[in-house]
Amino acid sequence: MDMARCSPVCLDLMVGLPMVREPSPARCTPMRTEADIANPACGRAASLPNPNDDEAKALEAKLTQMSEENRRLTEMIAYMYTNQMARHSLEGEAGEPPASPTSKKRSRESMDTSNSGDANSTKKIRTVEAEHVDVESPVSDSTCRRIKIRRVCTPIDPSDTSLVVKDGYQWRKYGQKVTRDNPSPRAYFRCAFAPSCPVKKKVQRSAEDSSVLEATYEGEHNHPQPTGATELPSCATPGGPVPCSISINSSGPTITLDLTKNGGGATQPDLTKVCREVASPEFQAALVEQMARVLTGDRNFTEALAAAILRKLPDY
DNA sequence: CGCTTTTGACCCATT
DNA sequence: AAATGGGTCAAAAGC
Repeated sequence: MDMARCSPVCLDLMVGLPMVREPSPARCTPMRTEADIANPACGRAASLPNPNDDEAKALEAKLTQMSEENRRLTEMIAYMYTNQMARHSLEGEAGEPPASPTSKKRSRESMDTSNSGDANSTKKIRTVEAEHVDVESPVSDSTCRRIKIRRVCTPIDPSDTSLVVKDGYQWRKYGQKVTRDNPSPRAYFRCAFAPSCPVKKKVQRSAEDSSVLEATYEGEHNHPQPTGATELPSCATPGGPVPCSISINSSGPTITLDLTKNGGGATQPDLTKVCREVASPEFQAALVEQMARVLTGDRNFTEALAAAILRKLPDY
């Protein structure tokens, strides 16, 4: 869980979790918990009898406060765990095999495929879907780098075996692999401008629907699209040809209108037309729908929402 | 002849 | 420590 590396919350979550701590008499030894390390005064108070009653009371109050906070966090974890189990059982009903011990990579992928359900539902209204996700990727223990990961689902002819997604850029294939959870092979592409451009993409047919190609883009191009590109924009809204994308990052949801693409034409974009389309009810409805889809698909958001609701509930 | 694709081997992270 | 699986490399083949 990358969040654990980037957020101080992980320290709090370790405080006195049941089942984690062994009820060992060795707890009296100088071995310290994370909470002790975060708050050295606690350790001192435990090892040295303090004649100052006020300080002892303050420490006791602090302990009570931390216990209370710990109880809330434990409840939150229990709630999240219950949600997770409910979600897994739902996936099981949908034909997924029961959850097996998987690697972190695989669990990340299964999170991705949870979004592909949305992709399938949106395919019914004949759209090409794009999702932007900024992933915090730990470079070292102390720093986090943001890598933009974007998933694009493209409806294709089921008889078409080529793993080619036309997105206007030039790609060089450098590998192909059959993965365990999908009978169709996964193709690996690098931007043709590599190594100066670090973007990579993986293309694979959807496991559920072979008429959908799932392309996962990692990183962002540091160069413009090659001129003369006549392919479709990577994301077209259901209501019209306005090329847009929605991304969510720390600064909030961002809607990007790519005015370098004008629906495949080679002339200058017609700004008036674009503005009219953006103001149209169809576009705005599609926008709201896409934002809702992105938000509900974002686990961090739903978990934060659940935690906020939980805090508002009276103790039970 | 040079560029792209294919594909088996290899590396590495995870369990 | 071994098994497993995803990602990448690089030689060979194709165009």
